[in-house]
Amino acid sequence: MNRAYKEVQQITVAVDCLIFGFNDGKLELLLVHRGFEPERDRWSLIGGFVLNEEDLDEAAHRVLSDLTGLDDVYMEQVRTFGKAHRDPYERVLSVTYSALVLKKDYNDELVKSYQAEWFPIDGLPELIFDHKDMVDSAMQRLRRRIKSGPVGFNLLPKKFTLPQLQKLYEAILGEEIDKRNFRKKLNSMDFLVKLDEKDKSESKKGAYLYELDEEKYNHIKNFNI
Amino acid sequence: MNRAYKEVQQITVAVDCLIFGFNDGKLELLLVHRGFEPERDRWSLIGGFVLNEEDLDEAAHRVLSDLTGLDDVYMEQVRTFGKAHRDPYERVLSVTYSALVLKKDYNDELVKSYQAEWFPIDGLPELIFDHKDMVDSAMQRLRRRIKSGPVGFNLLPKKFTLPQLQKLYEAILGEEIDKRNFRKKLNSMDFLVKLDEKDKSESKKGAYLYELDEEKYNHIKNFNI
DNA sequence: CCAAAAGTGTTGACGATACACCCATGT
DNA sequence: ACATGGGTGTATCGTCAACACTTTTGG
Repeated sequence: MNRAYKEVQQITVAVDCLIFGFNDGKLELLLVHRGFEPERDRWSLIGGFVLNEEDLDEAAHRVLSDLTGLDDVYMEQVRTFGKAHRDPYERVLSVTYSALVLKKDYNDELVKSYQAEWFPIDGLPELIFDHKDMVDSAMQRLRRRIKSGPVGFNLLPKKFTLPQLQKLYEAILGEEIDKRNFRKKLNSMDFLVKLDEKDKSESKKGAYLYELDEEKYNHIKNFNI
Repeated sequence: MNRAYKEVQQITVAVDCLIFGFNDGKLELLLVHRGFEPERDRWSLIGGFVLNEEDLDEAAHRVLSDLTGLDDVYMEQVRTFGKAHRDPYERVLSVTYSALVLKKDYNDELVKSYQAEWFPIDGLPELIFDHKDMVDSAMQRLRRRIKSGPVGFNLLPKKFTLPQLQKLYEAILGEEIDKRNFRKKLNSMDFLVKLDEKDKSESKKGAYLYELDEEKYNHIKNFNI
């Protein structure tokens, strides 16, 4: 390894954010509409370039905030796309980040004002470059993550109902889950606290609200749904 | 997103390769000794810079080949390290790749002639920059991968014995596995072909050699060890 | 009073683990 | 003949999946 740094080719580095939103039992993805060349009028992930003095993670948060107004989103790096000609205009390396949020926690108007828009995950428009591959790889990861680790909780509202939680899992996994088995498993892991409140927004009977026992939640050994 | 590409900061991009080697029941990692400044005389992962017209994956293979003489190694991307000051001399973004090889499949002399050296995974020297973090993250991934998917097979020699395979799993997982249960599970997945040959290099009795049934191997649904 | 969603237990099947002895061979 | 590693089966336990009815309440 010859560290003649200055003689080495430098590359433009971007971050692309995959913001999955959950709302009304459906999983959606946040995209931005390109009102400029190149690739005008097509849809793309939320992306931008990494600045000089910026950590990669910071760049992802800044880009997301700049393009959608969303702050304080918990994101994880997914993978890096680096084919030499993935962007036909100029070489750009892209590191992808993924997050899952509850749409209703965020201001829909704000998002709209940034020309960003939610699309159902199974009805995405055509995307630029290799962004579809990015979606696929992030979805794959999300499915794995949510099954085998406490994820999908960093993103829940403080209080939530079990039917809501179950629908979230169903939307991500793309399959139905048995109510009783689902509850049984959650109960056995013992990190949910049942509250005395009910949420009646989604049914007449109303569903009990739960919250996390943070302490227990952070020390789960065998999470598995 | 303003695509004024040329005005955007460009960044030096490196790949760092984590080559895990299995030999004699032990897991080792291949490192190179730095005979030059900066950080002379310290050890580092096998790394190099990504060239202009080179896919990221290609770069990883080239760097590995250039620094160790190893070719045709199956590598997978792990994650990208992008703190602004992870390399104190200049900003370098690093994408890590990981592989698992059988040491004896490769020419040890050749590797040595490149000033590369194998170290036991639990006796690594101090590494430069954030390379220790890279090792940790790659080990974590390796453990996950080997449990829940047919990995550790892309890297096996054509023919191998079950005791060898078991020791590989034990070395990676860091725990002992019951012989009978291990064999039972492999058998149930039905992708191993028992040969009529024995390998006597590791015992007097000799152990039967096996090979993969490629067809079945590529269509395993529930791999789980 | 009825529609719509919430809540609640049991059983059977399967997979995971624990466990001990004989076999083949080179020295 | 003995030391060394290779090979084999069974019993038990825990985990996962399948399955149906009662409760609450707004309209």
